[in-house]
Amino acid sequence: MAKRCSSSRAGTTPTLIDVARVAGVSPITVSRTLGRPEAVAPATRRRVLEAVRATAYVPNLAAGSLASSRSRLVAIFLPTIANSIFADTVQALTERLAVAGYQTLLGLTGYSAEQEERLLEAVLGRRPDGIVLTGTEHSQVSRERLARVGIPLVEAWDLCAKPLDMLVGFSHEAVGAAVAQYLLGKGYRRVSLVSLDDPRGLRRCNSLIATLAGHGVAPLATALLPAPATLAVGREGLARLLDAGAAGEVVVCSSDTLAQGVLAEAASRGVRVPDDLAVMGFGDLSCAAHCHPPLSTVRIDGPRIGNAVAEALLARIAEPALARTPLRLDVGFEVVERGSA
Amino acid sequence: MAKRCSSSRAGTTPTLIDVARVAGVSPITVSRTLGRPEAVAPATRRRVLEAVRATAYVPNLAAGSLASSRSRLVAIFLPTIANSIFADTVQALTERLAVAGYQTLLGLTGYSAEQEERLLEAVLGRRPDGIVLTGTEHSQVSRERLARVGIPLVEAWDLCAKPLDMLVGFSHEAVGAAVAQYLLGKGYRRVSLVSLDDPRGLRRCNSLIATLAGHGVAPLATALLPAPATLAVGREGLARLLDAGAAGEVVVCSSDTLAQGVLAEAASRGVRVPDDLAVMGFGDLSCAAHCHPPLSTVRIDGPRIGNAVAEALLARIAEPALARTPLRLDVGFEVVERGSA
DNA sequence: CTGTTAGCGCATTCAG
DNA sequence: CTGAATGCGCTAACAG
Repeated sequence: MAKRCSSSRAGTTPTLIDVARVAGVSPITVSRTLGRPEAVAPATRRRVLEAVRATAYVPNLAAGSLASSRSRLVAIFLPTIANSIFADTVQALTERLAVAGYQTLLGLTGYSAEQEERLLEAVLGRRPDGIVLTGTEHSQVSRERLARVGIPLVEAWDLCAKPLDMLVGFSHEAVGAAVAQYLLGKGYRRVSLVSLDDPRGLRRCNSLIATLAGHGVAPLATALLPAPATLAVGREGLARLLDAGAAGEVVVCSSDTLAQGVLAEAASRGVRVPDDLAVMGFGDLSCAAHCHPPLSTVRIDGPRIGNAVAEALLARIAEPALARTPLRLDVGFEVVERGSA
Repeated sequence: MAKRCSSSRAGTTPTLIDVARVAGVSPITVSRTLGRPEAVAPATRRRVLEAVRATAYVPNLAAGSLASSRSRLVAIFLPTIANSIFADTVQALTERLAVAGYQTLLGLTGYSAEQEERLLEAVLGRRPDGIVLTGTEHSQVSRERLARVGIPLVEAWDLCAKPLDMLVGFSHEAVGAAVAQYLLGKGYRRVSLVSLDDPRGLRRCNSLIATLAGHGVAPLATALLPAPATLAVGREGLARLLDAGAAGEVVVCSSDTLAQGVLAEAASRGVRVPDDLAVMGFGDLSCAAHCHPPLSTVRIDGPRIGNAVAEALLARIAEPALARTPLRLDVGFEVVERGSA
């Protein structure tokens, strides 16, 4: 145990007590000055703040957490940050949380529920005030743990019938169906797919296939590739389809990054887009819009998801009673036509 | 203050005391079983672990931090996670740290030293066991704070003469110079630049220009654009150069993402790469290698940086005496020729 | 190998 | 508006 040392000796990080001594007040007054300044007389406040500066005091949040049972920590679990469609969401989310005084614990799960389970156990030790998960697929152990601890929780980037708590996302089935309708409406009948083998990508894929099937159309082929999404993977995907003579009229990609790879492969083979082959992406606008040729895509508003998640979490943290009116927000998506599909 | 409730009542998260009671041992034995199992008799250990399972006990790390002055937290500051050249580094770093039992506090600074300063103040409240900063430019306040607290620190992705503590990166001046030499060696004399206005990008840029100048070559033009790097920004950069008739024979980009944008803009204008215009990137291999045409680039080994940072931090945390032999690791870079420049 | 004692630094009561 | 007392849940040091 660190030796007690409130005597302002050099080499020790100062505590509330040191500041109180310098300011000539009691420790609790320092605490209040920092936490609820309006509850302290202006004159006192000045003296305390001066002492804080003089001692270079930085509150120990571990002690604060322990005493108050509030950690001011939010855990965010993501599959990956590489080439990430989640980047905008995380950016918006962390920014909003930072403004509200919350810090962000990052967990990278690599699309693996077991990994998520391990990370969750570790993270729960911090008693985060909120948790954000990507998607709705979690191990049974994780689900039980989360239910038991009752920490405000948002599952993001997906929709499902029985969320663990709050939910902010969109239906991947609806995306698949919308893409199918879109393609059918354009008169395409010879369709192929390039998809990552991640859970949500697969669901978009399957929904697309099912919807096409409802119209008597079967995809020519599907190239399924391991996450994460990279240009190389997209190229490989189209290469497989072309080599099998199964690319058809339009290739649907499970992410814009894959689509970029597909464009590169097409260009390198002299396949013209969209004349010889149309391409569709999925993701954020800025990527698809600025490819050449610009990609048609399904546009997801990442920052909006991030902000919605932050607001939901902050509201529930401030007012736990809101648990009785569970949030289930469908942020939707938008099929954006851009001449390449 | 939360009411004391060690009587294993439902609705309360169990504590060490609850587990101890169930296992019929003292609290400290539970603590030891979890922290240093080898220091506990096998039979005792079994009983304790069984009690841990039975109670679904999860140690409160805030309490642990407070008692032991070790938070098992590492703070990582990044400019951004969007389109990020840092993704591989962060991935490798967090994975290695997670294995060692450390969790990751994420801070997004947006290339701003003031933002970094604010985040640093907040993060220091957690008393992290280690801090990773991107780059070597920090506010004076931040430098002083960091020096005072003495937390093991790594500045990554850059090199400088007087690091705050440990340093893992490469010289951006060397990159600029190497690119200049490379271009001169290929016989290029009419060079233009597309760069982000971030500190390290600018230094690569300036070094490139200075080195060219040493050979009597002045760049035709430089398109300087605001961070973060996106396809759109790269397109805009080349558009400006072409509109000014100043693209020359080769365009050097401060990141692969920008380079991709440049390729897109070139393609959309019918400018052939590399015949009409050569393009160079900067970043990780997988992006540049799989563009079409494949880009020549300066390759940085992101995962290697991440691993080196993790090892440095863990070594110093385990053995603070190592502070006397400060680490300064130049991971270098590699100019990769791929026919497009 | 196990237990006892004594805080870590702070915030939550409740008084004044 | 300010202060005193108390304990959050855990671990470091010793002792046995």
